Amino acid sequence: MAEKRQLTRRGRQRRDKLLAYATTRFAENGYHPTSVSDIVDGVGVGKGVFYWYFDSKDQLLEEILRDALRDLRTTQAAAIADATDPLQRLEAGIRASIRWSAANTDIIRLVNFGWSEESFADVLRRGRDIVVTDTAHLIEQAVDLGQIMEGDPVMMASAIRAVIDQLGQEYALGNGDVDPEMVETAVRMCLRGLRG
Amino acid sequence: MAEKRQLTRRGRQRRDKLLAYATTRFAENGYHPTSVSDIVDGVGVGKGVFYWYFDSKDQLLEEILRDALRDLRTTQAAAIADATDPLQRLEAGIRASIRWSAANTDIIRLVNFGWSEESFADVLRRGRDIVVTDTAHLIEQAVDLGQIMEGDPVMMASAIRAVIDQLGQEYALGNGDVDPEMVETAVRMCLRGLRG
DNA sequence: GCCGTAATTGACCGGGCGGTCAAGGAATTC
DNA sequence: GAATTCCTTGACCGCCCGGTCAATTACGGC
Repeated sequence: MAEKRQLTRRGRQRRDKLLAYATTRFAENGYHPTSVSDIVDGVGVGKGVFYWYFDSKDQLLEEILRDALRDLRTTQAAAIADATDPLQRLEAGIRASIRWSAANTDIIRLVNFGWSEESFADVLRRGRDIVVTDTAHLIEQAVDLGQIMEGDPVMMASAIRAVIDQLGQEYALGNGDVDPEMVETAVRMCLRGLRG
Repeated sequence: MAEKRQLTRRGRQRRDKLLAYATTRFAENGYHPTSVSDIVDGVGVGKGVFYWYFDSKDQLLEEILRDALRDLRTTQAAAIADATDPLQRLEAGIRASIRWSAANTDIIRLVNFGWSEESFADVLRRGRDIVVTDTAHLIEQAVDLGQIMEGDPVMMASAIRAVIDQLGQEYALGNGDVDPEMVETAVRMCLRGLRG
């Protein structure tokens, strides 16, 4: 198993390079149409290298998805750290998520694909629930302070996720670029939706 | 080429059966993991039958997607035929689209997959633009009557599409079933968004 | 009942896929 | 400089996939 390998710095770099290249290829070309040979050729290494770092092609995609979740949550955490007021933290988190989506359209396309096969969909369901729970906790704090109306925090968080998701689709699948005004509209929709 | 074939009634039934079975299999199991052999075995016919009715596996999926668009538009057209008031027609169309989404979660999953490969994404982009244009025309009529605020009709139509799409995702990808109240919220969001 | 065409069969094919592995080269450690 | 561990190579494997086709059968019109 490639899991418990003790990697050197050089090893970690190779691994990251494979991860990064695979992400863009999968996003541009599709997961199945992109072969493991395509990936190792693109990075300029032998095929064995791939299986030194990863157990299988499937495991690679699962790892890409899990890494992306970690990256998103890290970004969110950093963005809300400055503020102390729950409502401000909520807005900062929303804006950070939108920025992250704009910068990671590759991932968004991979996520869309992932929902089409059960093994990946499992990973995505879990990830989605985690992100929603994060948001729901912020909402609860705001409710405790009377800043927003009472209601199911998970449902509210789901709605916020839906708005951000749709903006992400616009970034990833839209024809041209996205009107910045749209971001403001989305943020407003999220925050207004919480008040009533 | 299977395109110009003169089909008997029996032929059309077979074709429809293949189309229907492939749709559910693709949705459940994924497009690539489902082989042509899986499909013909499932329907209980020889492999040659498949290539009598379709040029290729890819063409089959493209046809499924195009048929789905046609079906959606037919449903919408039927739903708005009753009303004459543009705003009422708009609402009827939205509700019909939502109902259609709830009844066609298989298609929604296939659409998600389709965006991940360029050849299918082309078909989807075109379909999306058509649906948005349909809606934009309705909006224009409502604007002319002063029923809703001025603004880019295409942008407004895109927003409506986004709301409906997100509800569709909920139907197709959600864990449990969808709170009917969510439908009302979605409809309200669409119509309110048009007023200001 | 005959004939033309629609429909069906399933063995077969070439190729590309994910994945393996024996062998060998680089670092690192002592 | 020997030993150990990390890393790399690329030919190779078996499988199964999408797609073909010559032969055969069912159907409809007359």
